[in-house]
Amino acid sequence: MGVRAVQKEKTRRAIIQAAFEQLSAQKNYTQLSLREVARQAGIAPTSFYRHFKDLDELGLTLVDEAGVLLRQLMRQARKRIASEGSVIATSVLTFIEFLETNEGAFRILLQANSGTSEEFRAAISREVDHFIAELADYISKSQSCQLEFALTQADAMVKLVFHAGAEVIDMSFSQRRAVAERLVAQLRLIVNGARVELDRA
Amino acid sequence: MGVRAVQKEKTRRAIIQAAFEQLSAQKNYTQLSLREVARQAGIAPTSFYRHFKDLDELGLTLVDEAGVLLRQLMRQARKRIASEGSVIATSVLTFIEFLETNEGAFRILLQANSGTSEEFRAAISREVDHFIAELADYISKSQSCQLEFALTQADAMVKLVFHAGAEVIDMSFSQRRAVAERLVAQLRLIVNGARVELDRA
DNA sequence: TGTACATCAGTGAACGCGCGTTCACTGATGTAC
DNA sequence: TGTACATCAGTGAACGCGCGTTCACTGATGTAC
Repeated sequence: MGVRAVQKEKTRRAIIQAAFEQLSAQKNYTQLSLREVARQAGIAPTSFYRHFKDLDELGLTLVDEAGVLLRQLMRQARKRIASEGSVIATSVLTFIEFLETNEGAFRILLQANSGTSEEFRAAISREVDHFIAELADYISKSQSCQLEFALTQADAMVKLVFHAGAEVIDMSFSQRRAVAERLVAQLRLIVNGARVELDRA
Repeated sequence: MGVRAVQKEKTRRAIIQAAFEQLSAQKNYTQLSLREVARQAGIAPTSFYRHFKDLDELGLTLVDEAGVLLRQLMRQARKRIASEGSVIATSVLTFIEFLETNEGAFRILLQANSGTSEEFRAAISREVDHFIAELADYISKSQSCQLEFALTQADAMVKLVFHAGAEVIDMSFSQRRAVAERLVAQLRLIVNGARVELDRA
């Protein structure tokens, strides 16, 4: 890659990072401004167009990036579960660590479900559904149950985890423990509930 | 109430209704514009200030109204459960009906958790937490379990219900059945999971 | 290697637009006597 | 009841602001010979 291409990629990353950094409890994806993102990325507003057609294209890129991170999260959790054992506690812990290092990525998956285009919402659903499907696959194998039943569980678990994540992300470190413990208890309810139904059959 | 007061109240309702109507999958609370709301309410932009200090004050009013509707929902569900029996199926059905007649109210509780002020998010939490607390109270009585354990269940159930509501609200009538059925299955998991833990003790 | 030309990331000026907000005003409604 | 004055919901003009977007331009980098 020539000097020019390297520099261009660097600027592109600066834009993406600036956008992620702008996201917070006070500002959601739909409130992002091209000019503010450019300012934070250290470029002129007009330079933005050398990298993205418009803000929506940047948004879709952010969703893609968040999806990649989510898949990394899944891989990491699997690895840790294999070595540490306790599935639920390990997963929750891994997820909370993910939140801390990928705040912006998580926020875009959480926040941008409304006030956006059909295409945008579809992109988010795709990433989240993919995540759910992976978890369902794992569950159906470990419980040797039907995929449909595993999907019901996975969907509930992911939604509870994400929701807890949304609460945790704006809390101080000390407040997080309570939410994490409640989440663990809730996931156990689902696992136990599933076991009951499987035992019956 | 004199003619003037009646007319003022009428205009105030028109503003609130206009705001609720503006909310959709494409537009969230943070994207509301004073001028657009005024336009839809059929008043001049400047008249808005005769009723609300600013958009945030309108927003807090919307949250309050949504809370009132939520409490009505709870009362209605209790009544129907008493007469029809099946707790989960009846609750889900009642909730879906609520969505249809109070779309805007539900949207503001769902959408406005990010990109808003601390005060605003606190107001939403208050309404949702109140709803969860009522459900927990009901659960702790019917299971005669500890309130803490009931809260864990209620929190999980409300979050799954709200999340399903968020999916359902933008779906066609025919697509809704699948989500409703999955939600019922998920709520059963939780109820069964709770029973297991209570039986153990 | 040096030279001439092409490419293209980044830019500053300029645009029109919808926004929130202020202000002084209108005229119907309310109130006091 | 009628009269004189006060109140106040609703208004239109005007403002400054940040926005997204266009355009022609610059100058470093890349390419062909």
